[in-house]
Amino acid sequence: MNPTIKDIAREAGCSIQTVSRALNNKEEIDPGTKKRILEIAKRLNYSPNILASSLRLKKTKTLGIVIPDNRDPFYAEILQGASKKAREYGYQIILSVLSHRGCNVEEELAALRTLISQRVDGLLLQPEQEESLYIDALRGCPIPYVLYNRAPKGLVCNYVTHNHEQGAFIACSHLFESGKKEIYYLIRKPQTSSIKARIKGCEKAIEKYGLPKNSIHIIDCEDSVDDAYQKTKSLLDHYVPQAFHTWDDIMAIGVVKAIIDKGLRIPEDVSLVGYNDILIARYFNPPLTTVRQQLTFMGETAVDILIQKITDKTNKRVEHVELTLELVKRATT
Amino acid sequence: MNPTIKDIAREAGCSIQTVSRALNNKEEIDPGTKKRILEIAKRLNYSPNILASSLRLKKTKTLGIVIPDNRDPFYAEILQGASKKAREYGYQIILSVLSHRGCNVEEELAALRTLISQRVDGLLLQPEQEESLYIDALRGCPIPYVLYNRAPKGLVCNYVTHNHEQGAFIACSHLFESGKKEIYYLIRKPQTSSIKARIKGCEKAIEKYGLPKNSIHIIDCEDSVDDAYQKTKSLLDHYVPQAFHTWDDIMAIGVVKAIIDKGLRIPEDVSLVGYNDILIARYFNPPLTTVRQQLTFMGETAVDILIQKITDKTNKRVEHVELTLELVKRATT
DNA sequence: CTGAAAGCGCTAACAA
DNA sequence: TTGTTAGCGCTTTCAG
Repeated sequence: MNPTIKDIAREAGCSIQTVSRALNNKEEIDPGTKKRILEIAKRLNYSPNILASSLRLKKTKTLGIVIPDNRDPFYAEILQGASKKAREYGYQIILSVLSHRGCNVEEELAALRTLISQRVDGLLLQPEQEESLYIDALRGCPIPYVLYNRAPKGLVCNYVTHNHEQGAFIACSHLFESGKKEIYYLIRKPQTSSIKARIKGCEKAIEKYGLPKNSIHIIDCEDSVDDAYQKTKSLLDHYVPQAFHTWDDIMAIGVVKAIIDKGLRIPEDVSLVGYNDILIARYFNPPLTTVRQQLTFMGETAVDILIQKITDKTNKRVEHVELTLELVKRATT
Repeated sequence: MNPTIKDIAREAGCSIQTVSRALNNKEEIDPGTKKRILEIAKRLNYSPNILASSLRLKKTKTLGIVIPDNRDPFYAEILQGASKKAREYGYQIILSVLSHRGCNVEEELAALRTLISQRVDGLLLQPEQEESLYIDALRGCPIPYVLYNRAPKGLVCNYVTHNHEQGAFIACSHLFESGKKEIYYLIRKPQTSSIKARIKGCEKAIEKYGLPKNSIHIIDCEDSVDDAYQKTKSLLDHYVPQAFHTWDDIMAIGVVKAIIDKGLRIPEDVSLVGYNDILIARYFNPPLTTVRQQLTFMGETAVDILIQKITDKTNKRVEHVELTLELVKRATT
């Protein structure tokens, strides 16, 4: 069994309190006894039981984060940023990976409840379900939390996002500016606020360039390279559009493959704008023109805000950070 | 403040023990009181304090996992598999992301110590440092652990790996069989056991095909797409080899870009075999010929073994699982 | 500078 | 079926 401060105390012939003081670098202790105690602790291979101290201290130095899928570079990069930052602050990460994108509310609520039961000091979340059941749970959430990527309407809370409307707007504008008259946009049917915002951005671009309403065709597509590939392939079988835009770079990669398989050239025959600028986007062949989101930085920023909320409970101000977007022009347009 | 079972007990006019029984679905309780208690718990928005029960039960239903980099799809996929499996078993994941590949021993030891202090029930590790200091720590590790991807020599423990020697062997053999006489192999200088094993596999292939010792040229390269790109670029400036092989697919992507930038064709001018078969390998352009490792499955298997060790403490047998590899021939050879 | 006592929230063992 | 007691390992008063 793991030794406890009690064991050390017995060994050192002092009280557990003295041991606690030595272990925690408190001032009020004789340097000699402190040294002796630390030596004993080392010899016994003592490992402090954080559970016990957390219970007592009512804080765990732990952050909970929920993501839907770590195989998607989008979330993997966010998690990377969050973990690094957490470590800098001396916090541990408890990770909850959902079964899939847009999973059912029950699963998401369960993940939230478990994290709260673990008494994490703060939460990093992106609501998969923006319906009231989950949002209500958030309203009653007893610990600080920061939302990343999306901000559901009607929930006053801290969040760090990119402007999805603007992102889709600059993507479409870029295509329209280079003379394209139509865009096929691979995206899931509007459910989340972020998807709706993107669609709105498209509409604004249409308006700005004075094009007909149906210049952008939505193709309902899952967030996966496979589905993007299949959907594009089917489309190309009977029609070759001037340009594609996709929800993310992963889907863009599927689109590229379908285009190339068809023997078409990019961007000569078809143009394409992706989204996110994931790490491989610039190394892809052809290098992807895409809208850059600051993914790792989003994770870092979310943790910054969260730690601030945790350490300064008095500050009730709500933090909204909107990170900047930019179009990165490469070889697919 | 969060309500406790004491609060519920007061409200329900019973003892905390009865509350505990109701909350934990114990048999010995009157259905009526149980129902009443659960209603009160719900009304008070009660959330059980897992810290307290963990302290008492001496188990946390928590697994610690250490990875060097979540932006690398290799680790991201392993983590995905591990998280999913952990959730199936009802375990939470505490994640520790190191500052970088092959980080210093102190940092790695610190991550280990913290996880042990958190009293995780088990650990999933891949030793970055295979030197004695860290290995010694593992020897004295008071909780079950499973190593993934690498198995340091001289440490008797559970692990799940692929056969690196065989992997490099089949990659090189494939290239030699298709008539290549030389391979430029981008890989870090031999440090870890896995790197050494790969090199050995190369040598065996050389032997098998009766080629000169220097048929494989090692190019010292970091595990990054950037460095692979730079190193290949420099090489191509004065020499175009017949074939490349890389430590992983990420590096292969860098190599492809350098080759294409140079105006060379794959595989007509240069062949290439990657390693891992990460998700985008098949969608890359050209689709990568690569050695498939079962990454997600490796994470899942590691958790399977770990849970088994945790639940059946009597079983002292050491588990070694070696997952199967296969060459996936696509368009770069 | 050091020690004794109380208690964080929970569950197991025993008693009623 | 329910309640009482003890204790998991630690830190925070409060005394000495």
